[in-house]
Amino acid sequence: MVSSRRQQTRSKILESARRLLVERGFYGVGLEEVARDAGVSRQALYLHFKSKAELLVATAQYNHEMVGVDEILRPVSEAKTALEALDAGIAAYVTIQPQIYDVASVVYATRRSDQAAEAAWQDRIAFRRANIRQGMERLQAEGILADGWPVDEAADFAWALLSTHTYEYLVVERRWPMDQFLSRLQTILRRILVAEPTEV
Amino acid sequence: MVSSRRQQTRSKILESARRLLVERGFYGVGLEEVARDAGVSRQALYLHFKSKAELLVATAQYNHEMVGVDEILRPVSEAKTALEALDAGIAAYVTIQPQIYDVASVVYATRRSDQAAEAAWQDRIAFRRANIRQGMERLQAEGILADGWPVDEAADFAWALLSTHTYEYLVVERRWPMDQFLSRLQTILRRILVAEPTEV
DNA sequence: AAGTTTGTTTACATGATGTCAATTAGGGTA
DNA sequence: TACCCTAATTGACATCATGTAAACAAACTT
Repeated sequence: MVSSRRQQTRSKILESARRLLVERGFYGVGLEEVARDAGVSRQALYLHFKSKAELLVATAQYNHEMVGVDEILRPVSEAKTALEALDAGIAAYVTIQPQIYDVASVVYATRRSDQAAEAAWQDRIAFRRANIRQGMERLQAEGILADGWPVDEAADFAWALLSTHTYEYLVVERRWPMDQFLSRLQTILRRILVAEPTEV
Repeated sequence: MVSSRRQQTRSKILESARRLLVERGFYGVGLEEVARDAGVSRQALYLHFKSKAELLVATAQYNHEMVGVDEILRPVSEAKTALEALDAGIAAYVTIQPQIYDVASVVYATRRSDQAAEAAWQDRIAFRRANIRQGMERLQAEGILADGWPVDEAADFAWALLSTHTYEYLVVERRWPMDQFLSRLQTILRRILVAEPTEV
């Protein structure tokens, strides 16, 4: 197997980085400590990552892969109706968020002072918004997008609501149980963005 | 006037700190530069603030005072009905947010790696939530809080929606005009948290 | 067994925060 | 004016983290 040793070291570093960065934030932990935790020398980090910021970005990427975001999103594209897709999308969001929140929030906090982190963050939110916009387009295609909501505005709002920070505020800070968080989001988004069924 | 010279220096420092911290973030600017910008020596900063983090927190406090948050909130407490108070509260949020966003987001980004920043942030969100909770209590007192929303949950949701990050996502990132931002928030919160007028 | 990749060790340059001591400048008061 | 106290400056220093470099050792490949 080509360069398996290298890959192993890389993974060890990423695991340690994830743990420590999450615990104490980007500026709360030094590379010395990450290296010690991973059982390698500090200089070995530079054989794998150009800088501390690159390590953070790689950590986020690694975490993303471990979580299997694409898998979790599959039910959304397989949904039969726009409404099912909306609910599935919200469910996927609620599933993913707890697993990526820690690392994502470190990337977010670092983005103002670091270009690589900013780029990674923009990638992530663009990806999320594209998915959500698809959902809104589908609502419109089936004629059940609420009146007065252009697709783009609807996507913006849903995207702002289904954000890392909504999760932070309600679940992390206010301790909402996950099932409550899920059902509230589903009813709220339906009520705002889905047209009332026409009276017969 | 007692210690007017000291106060002047302090203000100069805070002005420079605000500008530079906002431009480049907490870790993007050094005290050397803040001092140079303020026209004082780096050591003078330590005569006024215990550490760089304390300087940041003081800057946020200073900004808060300059904006006059209490003034802006007055119409809320003077509103005649719960519904008026809700709209006034949202309007106040929309007025305040652009003026504090820059500094607030730096405090937010710094909180993970700094205790003082974390405390300042917690103060701010607790203050905001207390205000919003009052609004929800008032809705309930007038019997128009939507069914299925306990006061605390309603406050949580409104508080998460009326956050620094909603402003960031929709206005800063997605470029919503302020009037659109305001009216959307008002209709959304009414639709979710205010009971439908009973049919006669 | 030889050669290449990967990682270690040691050292160093740089830049930032934070502390100290000695000295100077400003403003108010006798 | 002379004096005093506070505020600010100057220069030096300790510490710590990032990032670079070169020489050497270990581990895989072929």
